[in-house]
Amino acid sequence: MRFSHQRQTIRDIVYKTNSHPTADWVFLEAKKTIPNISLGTVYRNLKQLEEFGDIKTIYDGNIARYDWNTEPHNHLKCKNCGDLIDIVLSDKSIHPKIKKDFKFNVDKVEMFIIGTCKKHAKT
Amino acid sequence: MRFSHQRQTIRDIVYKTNSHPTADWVFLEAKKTIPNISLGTVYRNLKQLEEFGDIKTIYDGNIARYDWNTEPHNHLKCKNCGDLIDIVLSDKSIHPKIKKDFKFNVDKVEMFIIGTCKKHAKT
DNA sequence: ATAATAATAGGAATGATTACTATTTATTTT
DNA sequence: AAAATAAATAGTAATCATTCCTATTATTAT
Repeated sequence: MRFSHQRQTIRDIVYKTNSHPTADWVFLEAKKTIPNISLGTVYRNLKQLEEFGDIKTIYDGNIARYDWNTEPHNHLKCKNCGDLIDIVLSDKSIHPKIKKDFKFNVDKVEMFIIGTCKKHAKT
Repeated sequence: MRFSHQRQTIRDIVYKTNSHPTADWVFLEAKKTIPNISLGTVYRNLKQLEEFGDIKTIYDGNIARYDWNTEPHNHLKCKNCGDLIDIVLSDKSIHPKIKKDFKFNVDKVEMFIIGTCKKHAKT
């Protein structure tokens, strides 16, 4: 994989935010630096960065979001504002049970905890 | 919501399988009974059935799947065959911790446990 | 500096889903 | 039972996210 300004810019954008941005948001940000960058380039590079292990893809409903944090972690999702909040739940105690009950080898757990964040709590 | 053969057929199809079908699969099945049913009708009714609380939507990557099982449960997903296996993990012990640490009220937990099912285990 | 080729811009194509509209059908009223 | 009503449908167009295609451009090795 050889250097390109576009890829560098895209990587920097993802690494500078905690907002788990969509491809389209990254595209709009990248345009500020590279006005004629194309959306295809953004998608291609996000995919390459993921394959390279540099970023992670999160499927939020039926839209892809990207995350610089490649460490195992999960997300709290507010049903009001849609914000994703990082949370680390490193409980692996269910893995042996799943292996025993289902003969299923666990690689990773993708979890969305849906609810209401503090900005939108009624009480 | 008044009766329609189409909705009844669509509901029956979802209720007769454990395969967490996609809208397209439901459409193909429904055609066997109602040859000129339209895909729009399938989508509209799946959405209505969900709003009515009769079925549940599961977002598997960026494709929607439908499930007759509306009880809280989660899924093991085999990275080889893509099959979804139902699993009930009713551990609510993290809820108070999330509330305390993040002031976040948990409604539900959507979890995909990714790995290898017994059909595809190497060992 | 040149050659080789990976990466790009721009646009077309795809796949899932939703929206639109004239017509059909289930229910209500007479 | 026939007419009135409004919800639901079929068929198709539109939308949205994403991927694919291709001529051109930019990076890197020689």
